[in-house]
Amino acid sequence: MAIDHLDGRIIVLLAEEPRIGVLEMSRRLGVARGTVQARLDRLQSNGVIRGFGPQVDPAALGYPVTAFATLQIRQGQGADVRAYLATVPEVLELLTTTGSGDMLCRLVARSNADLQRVIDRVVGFDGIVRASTAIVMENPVPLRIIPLVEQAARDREET
Amino acid sequence: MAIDHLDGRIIVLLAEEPRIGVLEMSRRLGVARGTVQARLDRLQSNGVIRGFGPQVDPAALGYPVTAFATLQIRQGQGADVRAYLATVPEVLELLTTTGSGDMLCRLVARSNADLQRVIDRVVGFDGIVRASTAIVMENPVPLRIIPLVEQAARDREET
DNA sequence: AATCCACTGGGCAATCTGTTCAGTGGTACG
DNA sequence: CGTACCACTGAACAGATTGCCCAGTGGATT
Repeated sequence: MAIDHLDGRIIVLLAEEPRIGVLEMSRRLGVARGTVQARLDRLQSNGVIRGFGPQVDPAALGYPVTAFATLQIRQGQGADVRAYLATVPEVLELLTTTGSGDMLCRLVARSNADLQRVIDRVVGFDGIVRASTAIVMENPVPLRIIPLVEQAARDREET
Repeated sequence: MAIDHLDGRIIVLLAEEPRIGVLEMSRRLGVARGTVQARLDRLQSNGVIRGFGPQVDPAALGYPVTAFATLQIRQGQGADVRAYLATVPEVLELLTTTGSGDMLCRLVARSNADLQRVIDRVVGFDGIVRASTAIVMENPVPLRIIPLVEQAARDREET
């Protein structure tokens, strides 16, 4: 569950140069190939590394507008709302949060005008009582994990 | 910028089996290896595929608690707040949204108790006027992109 | 009709992968 | 103190994949 410094370096290396192979990694890290391979296998079966899926940019796909919608769900309708929103391609993420039947929903759209269509489609569903939307303007810190990985590796070292 | 059906299938295939190689992909898709290679190069230089970084699970790293903090920033302090929050490892993402000096901040913590420490560290910064936090309980739709890719590919076909 | 472009199918050398093996050092435990 | 376990090293092997090049084909553009 906890990762050590070598694990951390493997993840960072992988993040910087995803195309890198196990052999090249072992060379850069100064350890045997088998070691890197074993660490990688362990990290993956641990669930620390979920996978290496392609990171697709919605903007490049023609969806440059991102928004967050806070939804208030009618009592007992949670499951229905979830199932429905899962079918909407523009819903990139859905989370339930503290608060009375609240959900947070990450959306994308082709334009500000198109966002209206998406929102209508989302909040038009029966079971959603109220919704408030905030459009994302800038993304000063894009979704990242490396600093946390380094922190986790550091914690392990200091034990 | 727009992707066609083959591009879509490449991305989906890559998402399902990230370890797959270009050769195996060409076999599955029934096209020449060179074609897949060319498409992949194009998708990457287009920016549609940003990369293949490892997807790390914060929970497996020992940070099972996720929260969103809505921050209200004092006029003119935006840049300072961004720079500061970028230095906090537990801040996984930071976005500026519509609303007077509002930011949305994705956080993780080791526990609910630890979340207090993280929040203090985040909102303790001068320049943040007010903050409200929502703890994530469930994640019915984890961050995804495939449905949107399929939608984009479909749009292209129907032209 | 000429040109451009994407795709095909083939071939090549160089490289990497998956796997196995024996040997070494550190550590936990009886 | 001895044994067992574990992680790491360094090496080897066949098989597969990669990056790269080429000529030929078919469709679309000009």
